[in-house]
Amino acid sequence: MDMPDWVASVDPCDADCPSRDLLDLIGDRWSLLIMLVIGQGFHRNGEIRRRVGGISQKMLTQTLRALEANGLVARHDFATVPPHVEYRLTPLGVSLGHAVGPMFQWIEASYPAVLRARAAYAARQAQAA
Amino acid sequence: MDMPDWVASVDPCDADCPSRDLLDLIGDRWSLLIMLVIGQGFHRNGEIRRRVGGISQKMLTQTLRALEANGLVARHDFATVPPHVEYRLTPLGVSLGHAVGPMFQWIEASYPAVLRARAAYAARQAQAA
DNA sequence: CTGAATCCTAAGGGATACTG
DNA sequence: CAGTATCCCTTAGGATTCAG
Repeated sequence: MDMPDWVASVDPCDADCPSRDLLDLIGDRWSLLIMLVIGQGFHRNGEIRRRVGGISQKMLTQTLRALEANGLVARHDFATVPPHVEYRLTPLGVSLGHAVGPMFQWIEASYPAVLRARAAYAARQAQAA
Repeated sequence: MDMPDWVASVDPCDADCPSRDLLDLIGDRWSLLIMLVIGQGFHRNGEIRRRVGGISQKMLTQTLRALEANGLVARHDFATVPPHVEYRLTPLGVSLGHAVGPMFQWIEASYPAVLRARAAYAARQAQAA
């Protein structure tokens, strides 16, 4: 079926495979969206929260901490009052941004096909019933 | 920070954005791993379950159904007894495989850097305490 | 062999209120 | 403004059992 070469190098048998580890990090509901928004130029807590519709303050802080702990985002606390904190992508974070580009392009390009597949599947289910 | 172009086209404000929808689908713990294993040439329920370490039968079936419903995997039931069912990637699924290739390459290439960042973060935390 | 059904717990994650 | 802490409910998801 003409699969890409990279499939050979990943071993999902191994629960400690880097794929599992990092997929758990960036494959959650918020991480990539937050990195995206930071990459779009929104660097402050409130800005990010308003840009990422529906996220709670709790999840925002929690996810930012995880991204920071993994070296994808850098936190700059200006130690002023009132508080001023800025988040920036690290070079590592930017490199991830580039790596997931094709995936986002696929999403945009393939969304209609997915919707069609869903409709077809639903129709098949209805017919079977 | 030299972000890729695609960041401009995604709007996380919108909870109905295709990114949210499809990230929920492929951004879970199992979907990509299962597609990967199928792409590696393991097509049957039992094969896949053994290759994807730690997955339960329930999650395997559930995830395969979701992938099928979204047109990424095709299910072929040979209607024999004992049952023989094969899962294959659809062309759409293969195209997704190519789209996530760079991400997997990034994971492999950047894992050491992430581990270093984690250690540095932990050290900083310890010092602060 | 494939996989549906049930049960049950552990984690995800929202709402709210409070602090520096 | 940024962030913590608490409460509480919902979901994810594993273990197990049953069926075709």
